[in-house]
Amino acid sequence: MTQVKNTFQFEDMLKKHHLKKTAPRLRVLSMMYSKTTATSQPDLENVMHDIDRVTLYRILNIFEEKGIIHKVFDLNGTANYAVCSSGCQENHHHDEHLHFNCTRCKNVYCINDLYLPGLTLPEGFKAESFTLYANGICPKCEKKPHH
Amino acid sequence: MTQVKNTFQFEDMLKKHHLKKTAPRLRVLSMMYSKTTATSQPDLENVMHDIDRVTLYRILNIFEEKGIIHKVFDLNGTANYAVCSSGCQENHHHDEHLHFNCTRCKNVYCINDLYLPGLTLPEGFKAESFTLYANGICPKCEKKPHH
DNA sequence: TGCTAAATGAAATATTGTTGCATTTGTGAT
DNA sequence: ATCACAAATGCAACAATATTTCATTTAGCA
Repeated sequence: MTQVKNTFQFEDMLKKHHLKKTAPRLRVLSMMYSKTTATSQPDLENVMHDIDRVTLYRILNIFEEKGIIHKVFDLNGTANYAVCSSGCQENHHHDEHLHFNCTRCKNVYCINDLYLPGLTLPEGFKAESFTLYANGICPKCEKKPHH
Repeated sequence: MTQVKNTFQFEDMLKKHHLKKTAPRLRVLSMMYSKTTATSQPDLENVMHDIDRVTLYRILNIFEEKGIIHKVFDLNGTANYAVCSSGCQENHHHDEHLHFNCTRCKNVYCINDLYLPGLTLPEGFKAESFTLYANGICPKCEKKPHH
C-alpha cells in the first residue's frame, strides 16, 4: 500500500521533474509517502510549523502539476493531496481510482487496486478522466468504539 | 433534463419541508430549476445582488439538509449545488449519479440517467454512498471553437 | 567560486465559510 | 383581521483558505 522510499529516491524524483532539491520539498515528500491517507494543507502546516504556509501551498501546486501528487476533496470540500501511483504523468493524472472519504475520521484513502468499470456517457460528453468517491466508515473507525 | 416548475410548485416544495415561503428562497429555487448545470454560491451572488451572502449560504444549507438540493464540488473544490432528482429524502441523498465537470467552461452537470455499476471495496471499508465525477468537455464547449 | 534562475518567506489582499445578534417577516392561532 | 412568536433575514465580524507581489535566499551549473 504505502510505497516506502528513502531520501535518495525523493531527490531523484525532484531531479526527474527539474525541481530543485530543497529541504521543504523533501520533507513534504517524505511525509506524504509515509501516510496511507491523503494529506491536507492544514495537516502539513501542523507538522511543519517552520515552513511558510505559502511555500507549502506552492509545493503542493507544483507537485500536482508535475504529476507527483494528485488532489482530492474531502467531504468538506477542502483539498487533500496524495501521492500518485506510477501511471501519472505531467498534467495528466491517472487517478481513475476510488477515493474513500471516511465520514467519521474525515480521512481520505486512495484505493488503487480497484477495477473501475467502463461507463457510457450521454451523447456529446467527452470524458477525459473519472474520479470516484465513496463515503462511509473506514476500517480503523469501524474498530474504534463510537466516542 | 430540466424540470420545469412554476412559482406555485416552489411554494408547495417549501411548505412540504416546513420552510417559510420567502422571496429569497423562491428566487433561489427558480434559478436553480432553470439551469441544467449546478450553481455555485458566487453564481447566485452575481445574479441576486440584493440578497445577502449569508442568506444565500443559509438557504443553500437548509435546502441541502431538506434534500431539495445536493452539493457537488467542481474542479477547484468550490461547492456547487444542484436540484435533487425525485429520489432524495431529508438528510439522505440519492446522489449516486454522475457529475460531469467540464474542464473548459467549469460547469458541473448532473447526469441522472446513468447506471452506476456495483463496486466491491477492500475488506473493512463500509461505503454508505458513492459520488462519481467525470472530467472532460461538455457538448456546448465541444461545439464552440477554442477561444 | 560566482552567476543566475528558482525557491522561499513575509506581507498583503481576495474569497469563502461561519457565527452572533438585532431586526424583520411569515404563519398559525385567536 | 390582527396578534404573537418562531423563523428568516441582513449586517457586522471573524476564521480559514487561496492567491499575488516582492525582496531575499539558495541550489545548481558554468
